[in-house]
Amino acid sequence: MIGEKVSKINISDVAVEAGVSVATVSRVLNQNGYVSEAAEKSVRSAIERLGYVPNISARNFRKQESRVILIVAPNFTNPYYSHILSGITETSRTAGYSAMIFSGKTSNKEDILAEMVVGNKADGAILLTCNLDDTWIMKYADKLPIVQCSEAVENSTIPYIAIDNYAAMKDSINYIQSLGHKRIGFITVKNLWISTKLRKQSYMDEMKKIGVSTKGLIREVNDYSFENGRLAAIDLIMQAHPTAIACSSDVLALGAIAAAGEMGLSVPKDLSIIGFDDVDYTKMFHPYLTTIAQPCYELGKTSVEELIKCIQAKKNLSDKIVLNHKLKIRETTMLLG
Amino acid sequence: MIGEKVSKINISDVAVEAGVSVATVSRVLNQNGYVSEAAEKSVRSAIERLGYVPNISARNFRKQESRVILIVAPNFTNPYYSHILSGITETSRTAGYSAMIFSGKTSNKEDILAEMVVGNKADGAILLTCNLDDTWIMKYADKLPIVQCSEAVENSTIPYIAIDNYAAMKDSINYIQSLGHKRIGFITVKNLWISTKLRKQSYMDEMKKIGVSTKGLIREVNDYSFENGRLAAIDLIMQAHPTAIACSSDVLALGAIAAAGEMGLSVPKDLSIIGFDDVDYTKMFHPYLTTIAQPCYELGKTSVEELIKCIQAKKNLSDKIVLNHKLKIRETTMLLG
DNA sequence: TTGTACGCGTTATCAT
DNA sequence: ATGATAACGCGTACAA
Repeated sequence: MIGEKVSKINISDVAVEAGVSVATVSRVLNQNGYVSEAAEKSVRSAIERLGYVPNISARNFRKQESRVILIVAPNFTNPYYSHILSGITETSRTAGYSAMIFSGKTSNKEDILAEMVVGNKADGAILLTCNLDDTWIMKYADKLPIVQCSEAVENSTIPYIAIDNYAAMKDSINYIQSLGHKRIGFITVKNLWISTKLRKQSYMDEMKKIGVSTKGLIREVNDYSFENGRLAAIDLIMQAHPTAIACSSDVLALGAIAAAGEMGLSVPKDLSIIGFDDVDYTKMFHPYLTTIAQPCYELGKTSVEELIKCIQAKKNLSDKIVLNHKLKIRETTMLLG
Repeated sequence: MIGEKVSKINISDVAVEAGVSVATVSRVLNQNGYVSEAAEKSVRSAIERLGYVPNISARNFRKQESRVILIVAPNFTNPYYSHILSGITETSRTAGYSAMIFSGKTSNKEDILAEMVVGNKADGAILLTCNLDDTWIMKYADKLPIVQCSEAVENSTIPYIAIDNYAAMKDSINYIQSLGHKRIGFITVKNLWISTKLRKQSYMDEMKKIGVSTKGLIREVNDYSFENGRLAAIDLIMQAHPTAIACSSDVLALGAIAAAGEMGLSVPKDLSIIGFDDVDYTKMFHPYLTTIAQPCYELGKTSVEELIKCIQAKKNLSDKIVLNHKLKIRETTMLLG
């Protein structure tokens, strides 16, 4: 039987063994308050001899904290999220926190937050997705430290860690334009994320600058899937004959590459394609994808650091932290002509 | 300030409001013991009015449990693990457990388990990797419910959820052989996992059955990376001129496909390739990969179910659960000739 | 069927 | 510098 009465030793056992009071043991444990060198030595030795380990459950209960960070994302199978998750888990562990993850439909997000707040189950939360109009999140901003990673609610005062999506897409489009392309198609997703909105706006602004109408050059699909990228590209190529296609995600770009192949177009000779994110599979087959790299691991790491700051300050700092993106020129783009 | 004295209501507030004792409220909450219909109604109404939510921290402390499941894996960026993780998190949430994840080097695994056991931080653990000789795990088997998912320690009594790796690779090799191939190369990884061992053994046994020596046909690389698959395939093709290559992972197979392309070989016309796992990117570009599919989500789901059984039984059940694999015939394999 | 009272292990507030 | 002791919120013997 697991969990049989193992007569676990507690702080008072240690106190007796060390010949001091529980208060002194606690002070040694928490390194606060005054305690003589002799007493400390005696306590440490008693702890060692007895193999005492503090009961975290009791401590958390007493201190009204959990040392747990909640992570909410739609899923973790998407490599973009899973890399952020790596940054989060490793950083939080180093800082003495455990990472608790929740994935699932947006509809559940509010329930989960509520559960955390009232149940004292997490000391803070990192939100990996939210729609521009998820203003309900603000309701929790003064109840629980929250950090938004990658996405944010419009006009929110909640801290936000992300790249500059507008500037990143500008770099993408400018690069393509520098290659001589003018008829540049754009494949993006129909959702309410701020990143999506900024990327599209950036594309449109840069096209306007070179005086090319985007009419008929934009395709908005329902989700970030390979198949949707493929179908959108087929349609786009047939209708608009672009010489280049910029995508707001790598997976969409991979779909576009497949589409081009099926239609007898060679990438990049007949069609240049550029992605966004730089997830693992951009270099898993030729042509390697030209794309904009996001610092996923750092995004996760920074989010945790910011969240812990908020937890310690007992308030949301409403910092906006922007990390650097990077254009990765590889094999799917080339000079026009 | 977050966490300001919000004067959270507790069980005794409810008791007062309902005009009963805390014991009665507790009995209603936990649905045990006798309680009159009138009292129950009164309590529920009071709970509703006050918006009372039990303090999980206090409850866990009192009951010496955590309602947390620990998940240990080398990483979660690998899609194979991330899909298992999905199954785990969704299932555990449904069952009222939170999933806490730890990734990192094998060297830390023992520390983490120890921490969980003594600190009462998790009610059970799911181990996603372990080496054949990680017998130290057995030390914890009678201290904490543990389930091994995908991999297992040799001769262990700890429950184990996985596919039949031997039979799965047998299906892979037999299928390739049925296509007329005899010089079948094999790319695998140098590690101490039971899955690796079984897959290799299966390959060798099936080759022996058709009387073909495997000498020079096997390559063992250091890790499951695309680049290692690519390099191994280049070497294998140059040295041994196989007509088909079986890989013990999809990523290795993708590397092999890239290698073939670089060497002017067309897949599957000049070389058939088969993978293992069926992760997301097997269908992200042509030729789509023929492979053996593992039921990742189910693997995670079943692991949680088994673990909860163990937790409730307060002992490790030492069940061995085998889930079904499936051969997925796609575009990287064809009749020899 | 219900209520009283104690204990879970810790931290923190007071005296001393 | 140290010790006694009161919380923290809940579950549950035990008594009624």
